[in-house]
Amino acid sequence: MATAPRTTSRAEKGVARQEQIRLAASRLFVEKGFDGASMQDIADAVGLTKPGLYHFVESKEELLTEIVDAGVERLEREVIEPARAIKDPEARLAAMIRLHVENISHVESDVGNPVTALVENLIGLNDARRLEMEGRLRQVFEVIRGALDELKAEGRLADGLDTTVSAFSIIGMVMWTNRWRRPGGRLTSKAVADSIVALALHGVLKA
Amino acid sequence: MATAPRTTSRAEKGVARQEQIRLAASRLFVEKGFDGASMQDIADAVGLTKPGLYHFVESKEELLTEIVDAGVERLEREVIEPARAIKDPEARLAAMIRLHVENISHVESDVGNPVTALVENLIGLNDARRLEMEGRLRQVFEVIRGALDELKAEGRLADGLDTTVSAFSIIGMVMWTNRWRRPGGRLTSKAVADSIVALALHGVLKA
DNA sequence: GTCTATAAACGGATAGAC
DNA sequence: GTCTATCCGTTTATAGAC
Repeated sequence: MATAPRTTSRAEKGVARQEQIRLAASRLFVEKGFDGASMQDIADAVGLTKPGLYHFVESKEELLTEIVDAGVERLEREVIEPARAIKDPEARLAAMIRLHVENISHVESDVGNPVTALVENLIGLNDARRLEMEGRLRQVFEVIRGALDELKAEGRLADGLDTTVSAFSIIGMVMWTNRWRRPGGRLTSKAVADSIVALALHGVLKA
Repeated sequence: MATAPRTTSRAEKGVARQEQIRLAASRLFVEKGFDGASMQDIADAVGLTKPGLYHFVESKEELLTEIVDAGVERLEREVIEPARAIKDPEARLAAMIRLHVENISHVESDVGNPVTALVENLIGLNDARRLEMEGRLRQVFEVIRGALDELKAEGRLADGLDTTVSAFSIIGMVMWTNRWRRPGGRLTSKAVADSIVALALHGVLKA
């Protein structure tokens, strides 16, 4: 219905500004905590006054909700759904790890991927929203443990492993990359993904 | 120099109260974030008024510092030093994982081990103190990567692994237990430690 | 869209009585 | 050792001008 804009429309400028605000806010929320970062901090970071900022965001909590929701949506679209589509459990597990590491690494900043950090730590959301996000995030665990259970049923799982513990451990390896990997270092996201896939698959598969 | 008290001394009662305050505060800091938890919240949790609480703690930041410092000290004493004393790199790595998981599990609450959660996320500390804690925490990484490097030099490391990535991955598996394991569930801390040791050692050692 | 000014509530912290 | 009362800075958020 909408006609294609010839140049940067008001709506597009608004959307770009929204993105700029969300990025700055997510970094500050990670650096200082949700309550430690003020709307004034965010306004300063994007060159607005506080009332100017309120022209673009409804409230602080709504701003956080939008950031987290977009992060979980991306995770579902770019990681969970593509991995789920793979039939072989070993290949599905490998893809899940690789896509997840690469999704985390796709924003390169001095605080890792700030959206991932917020998704991992849902302080600031109200109870209903936090529960909803936790439910959606649980899909990651279910895909991984599902793959491990299939491998076990086929007799391909190494001895002495609990599939629940192993699934959480794999998630831990992947999520922890956001704590230590920084852009410009020796290790590219691909190198990290390669090494984690090697460790995890060698660890869970029968020799 | 002090004479042994015959019964609960004022000083001992004060110490017990200090412990009660630190436990309540650490839980609240984890649940709501450092800035999200107010001194009023903490006072309510221990049955004091706000000025009553200030009789026992110097400031909010000092309270957090004491909690984190005690947590890192315990980690050094119960995990890092005992593991370091083991000569064989494979046994050292196994001990490091087992002791670390058990150290995390030694407080069983609805937020995992709150001290570990704070140590993992140093928001609220000033820059100097955060840097000091990060330096002390780095010992965990160094012990683990050191063991992996020794294994590699002896030709016992599996192919395709980077020792830095593997060391961080092992830390991630261990730290993540604090996010998912809860008391009263199917898995004891020993069962979790067993499964992680099995996965990690099978993963990093040449078949 | 962006500002100045300000409301209304809450935060950490302290004074001083008992 | 614990209280009532209070200080003062900061916070989220809004009113209303341009």
